Amino acid sequence: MLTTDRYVKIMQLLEEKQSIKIQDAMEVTKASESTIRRDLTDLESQGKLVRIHGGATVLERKLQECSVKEKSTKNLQEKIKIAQVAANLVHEGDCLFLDAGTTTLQMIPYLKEKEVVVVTNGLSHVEALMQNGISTYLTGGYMKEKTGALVGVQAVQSIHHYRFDKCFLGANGFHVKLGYTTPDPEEAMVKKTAANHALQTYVLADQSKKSKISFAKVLDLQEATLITEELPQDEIKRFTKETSVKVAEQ
Amino acid sequence: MLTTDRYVKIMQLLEEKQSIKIQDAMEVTKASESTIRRDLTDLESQGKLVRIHGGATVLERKLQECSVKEKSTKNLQEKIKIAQVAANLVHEGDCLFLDAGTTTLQMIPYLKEKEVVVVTNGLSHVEALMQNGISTYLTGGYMKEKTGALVGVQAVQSIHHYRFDKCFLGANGFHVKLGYTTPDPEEAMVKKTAANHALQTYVLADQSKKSKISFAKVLDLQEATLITEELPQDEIKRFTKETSVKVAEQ
DNA sequence: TTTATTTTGGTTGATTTTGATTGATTTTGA
DNA sequence: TCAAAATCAATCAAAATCAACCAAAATAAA
Repeated sequence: MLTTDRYVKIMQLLEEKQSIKIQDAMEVTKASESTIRRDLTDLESQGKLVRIHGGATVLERKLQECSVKEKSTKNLQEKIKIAQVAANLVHEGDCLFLDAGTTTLQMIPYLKEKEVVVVTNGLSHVEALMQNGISTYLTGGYMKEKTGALVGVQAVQSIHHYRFDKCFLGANGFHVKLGYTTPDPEEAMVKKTAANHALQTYVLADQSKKSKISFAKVLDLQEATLITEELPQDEIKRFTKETSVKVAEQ
Repeated sequence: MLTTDRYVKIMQLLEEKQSIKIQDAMEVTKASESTIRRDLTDLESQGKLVRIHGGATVLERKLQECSVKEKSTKNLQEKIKIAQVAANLVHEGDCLFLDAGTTTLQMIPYLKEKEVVVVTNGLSHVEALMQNGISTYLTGGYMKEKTGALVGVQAVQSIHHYRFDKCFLGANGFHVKLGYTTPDPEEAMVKKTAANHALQTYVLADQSKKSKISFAKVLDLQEATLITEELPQDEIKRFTKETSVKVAEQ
């Protein structure tokens, strides 16, 4: 069977069932597991579907389903630890910027008692903030469905109207030489703008993100503090040549 | 079963029953207790539900929304009719402003096929728009918890960056002499600004709002079209002296 | 035809997910 | 209050799935 015919069959099946297992695709196409695996990877890189463990799903499958799935489960405990450390830096009455992303999201329960004002570009953050009775402003902008983040010129523009005591950013990766990285240039712009309007900037990243780069936009943050889990002592030293590091205790 | 399929089933069950026990989710998904436990933890970290001892419940905000929903069921049918009429005015490729509020919210399902771009200041609108795969921009601003609307100078400011083909507003009341009214001055500012940036403005209001004023801020909309249900012919005549009226057929 | 190149399917060990079990914690009911 | 029952987080081994590799088959180029 022609490769493209397989693609068509897979996409038809996916459209019908919303999510498919590798086995389903094997039956329909009579191809081997390896081939289906490759096909799904290809189709994902074309932006036609999203790979998940065991198969694939359509891109926009209601809000119920979560595109942030894998990211959030694996390192949740680390994220929470880091978020606690970050939240402890917040003072009564501070005006904060909270970047969209799962790590900063974990900070919110710990901000409940602090009477802060929060500006965010994360959709799920708004809901969590309101649940905790926190005074909330939203940046404007284009709604990125996949991450639930507001981005674009409108988001950047709207941040210009604020000044923050502290700015908390999530990073997709951090690297001794390159600094912080994030895959989406639009989100990078928002992060950078927020950092520029804050007295102090913190970057939250768990160990899994160390030295991970892939197709990343480098975030040029001069005076940000990295908050992460325990790092080998020598690595901390190397990293702190350029920026300061806060370590979340185990 | 695929992880995401389990997530969907759990969320469906939860939406239906508002709160579920681990056992319920086990039956529906045929998965083990451990797996369900992990799923609930994941879904909570994504802000999709709240874990409680023994199971999970829907978010507090959703509960509130539901009670709001029940409140509004009284006029829901009217709202839907009006929303359909309004949605029919929308053309392929239009750029729309959708005001926060339950009536404009009902328009969204009918916009699905039209390839429009929507700007809104309503939080619940965003979710509905994304569910329907509609390209969405959010105004910035302060998040009013009670109504889920973005308001304030930031909201007004951000609207200045857009131009709309059509602007759809909800009104709290309309009156032959006074025109449209709305109780919150901040929301009124947003409405008025949006109208000023639109080629055509429509006000959606069901009969229950006729001549209702209370402590209302008058909305000075010169060239807006009122969309409402059937009105006595003479009232329409009087009303149309100053503005045009579209009547939703029974 | 023969020779490259691509595609395929099977195999490998690594990783992730799962379900069962543990002892700790919380809730229940007396 | 206490103790039994239920639920919990943490851990572990088995099962499922994964990416990476390689050789055979299919295709394209010479």
